[in-house]
Amino acid sequence: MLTERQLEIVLSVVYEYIETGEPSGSRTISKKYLRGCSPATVRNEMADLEEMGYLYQPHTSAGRIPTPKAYRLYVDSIMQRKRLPHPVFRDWLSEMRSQRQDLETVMSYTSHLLGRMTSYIGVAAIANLEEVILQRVDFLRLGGETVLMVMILDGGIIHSRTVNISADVHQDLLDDLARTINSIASGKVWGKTKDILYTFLLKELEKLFNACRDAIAQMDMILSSSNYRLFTGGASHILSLPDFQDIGKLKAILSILEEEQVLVDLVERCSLEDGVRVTIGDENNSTGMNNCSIVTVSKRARGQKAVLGLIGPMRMDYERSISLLETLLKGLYK
Amino acid sequence: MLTERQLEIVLSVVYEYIETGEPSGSRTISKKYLRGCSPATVRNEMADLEEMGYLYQPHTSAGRIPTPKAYRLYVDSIMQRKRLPHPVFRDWLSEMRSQRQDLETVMSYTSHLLGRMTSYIGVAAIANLEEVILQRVDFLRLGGETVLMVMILDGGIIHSRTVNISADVHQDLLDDLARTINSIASGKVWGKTKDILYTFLLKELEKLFNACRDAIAQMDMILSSSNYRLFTGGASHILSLPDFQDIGKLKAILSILEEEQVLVDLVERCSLEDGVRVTIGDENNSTGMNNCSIVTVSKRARGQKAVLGLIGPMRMDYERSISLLETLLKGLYK
DNA sequence: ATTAGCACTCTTTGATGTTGAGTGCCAACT
DNA sequence: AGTTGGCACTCAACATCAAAGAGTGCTAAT
Repeated sequence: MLTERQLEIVLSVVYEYIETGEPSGSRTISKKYLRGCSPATVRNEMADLEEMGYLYQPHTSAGRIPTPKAYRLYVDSIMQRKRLPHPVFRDWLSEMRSQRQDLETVMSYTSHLLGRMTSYIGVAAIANLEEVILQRVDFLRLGGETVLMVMILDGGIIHSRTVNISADVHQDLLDDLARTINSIASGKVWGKTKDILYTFLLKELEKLFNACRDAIAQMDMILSSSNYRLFTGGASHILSLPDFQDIGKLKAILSILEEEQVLVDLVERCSLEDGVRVTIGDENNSTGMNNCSIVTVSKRARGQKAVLGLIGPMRMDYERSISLLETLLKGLYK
Repeated sequence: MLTERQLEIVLSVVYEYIETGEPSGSRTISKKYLRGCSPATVRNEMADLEEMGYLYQPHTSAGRIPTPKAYRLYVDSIMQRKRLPHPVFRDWLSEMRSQRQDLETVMSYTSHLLGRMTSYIGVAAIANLEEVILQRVDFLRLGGETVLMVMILDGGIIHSRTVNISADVHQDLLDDLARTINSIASGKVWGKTKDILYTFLLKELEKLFNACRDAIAQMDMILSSSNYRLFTGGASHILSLPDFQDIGKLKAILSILEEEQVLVDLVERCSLEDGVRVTIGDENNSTGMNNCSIVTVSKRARGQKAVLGLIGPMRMDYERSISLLETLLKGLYK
């Protein structure tokens, strides 16, 4: 559909725009990327490319900037190339990992690191998959009919929630319950164990079971849904980017960052399968993110899904971002 | 030091500036607040007040705006007045509290609510005091010499941390350790129990103790230091304020929000004793917050210190902010 | 001590002209 | 047919300038 030369021009415009942030004219493209063609030739091609929806002219006497369609072309071409791992952080990360910090610390740090290194917004998320393994559960009577339930999953994810149960149960009974559940389900895949657990509890602990039905249902709810732990970092850095000088856009993005659920949905949609995924502009149909791109890498392992991502302007440096994300994710699992 | 009339003028300028955000001239003040005086009189007084450091003129032909010194005067005068509780949210809060959500959810929600209601940045923090009560501790072998330690404090605060111990200990031994610690220290004030615990463990569990010395030292560190849980919410709303249209200021504030430790220090300094505290402009000597004020209310109870706060522009609506904070804090403890 | 009057200052706003980058198109060239 | 040089045209960006308006400081009168 596109001639070789047209492709080259589109990619050059994208590359130039990512570098400089300025629209580029036919003269520049001709001089820097296509020595064989005169500016006039490039001009003609550019007019065609604009018609085809790859380039866009902010105003009559300006150069061309890429449309999302052009970015898509560019990103796809990058993805075919072989990528080198990002050199800097291998040592650093393996050290961090060897210190065996707890998961939350690592995730939080990683998101900040991502933000700081790129000036985009770093995202680090982790979710348990269907095969989640329960390590341990504890119930703690807070008073009245309220119980604090703390679940520790394989890999160190901690979920806590208060639940209301239908009777004022003594702490000793709760300890009994926890001990039973732990002995049956600890270290096992929840999905395969829970039915056994249910029937066992029904038989053995009838008196307890009624009161604690809610508690167990809540456990199941948390363990069975893909429950995300999500961290973002580096939001303050995007203010340095020329792309986000407009307060309006800024506000849209920051308010999304504050609504954790929206962000989780966004990240989830972007990481349906393992590997790199780039979502450009309004490909993520989320209001307020029209001018943003999202790059994610994700990986399933050990019953968890880990996602690292970057949210940046459409003209973000995709190549560097992808390589950085891949390196960090690999580092996390070394 | 200030005459009655001078005081009135200063307060009027502050009030007017909080309302409108515009410098106010002698004419306005005379017409709206001091019908008895002509603009010329007000002008003369204003010149004096500027010399005394209460007012400031952005440029020759502009009205006056308040200096931090004037805000201080204003806030002090407010604090003497009796304050009405903020009417709206009493029902709402008691309902939330009656649902017995876990602490983190409540704090996070509160900070967002504060932000949303005021368009400033809401802060909610909680710390354990010296008399912190340990409810329960669990140790979980993650592999190698790494152990995840989960502490649940009175009131539902959860602290987790991975610790390295000096030997590869079996999970059964860790369970033993936890059971022993729980039976001795659970439900008791940590400061009073820990010595008993130490000597007991030294005697009874010699073989374990060496390996777990680090773990217990870590417990002590977390429980003995005033360890803050801190939430902020509503940062995106401040972009609507005319005061923060300047990207530079914005960046300073957002980067402080991202550095949790800086923020904790800031909040801690502001809440040394119970009750309302207002810190205006550079009274908090923190770079980047020169143009901001911080209002906090804090309260000690049940071995915890709870702090609610608002970070806003110097011309924030102190009266409304204080009343809102007081109402919410009271609501949390109802 | 207070006030009216007035000249003065300084920002804000809008109009106007100039510059320069970049285009679109046409005619000439290969 | 594809490519190229030339040229008129467009439009944002910038600077300059004038007018308007808000508010002051000072002085002289009350």
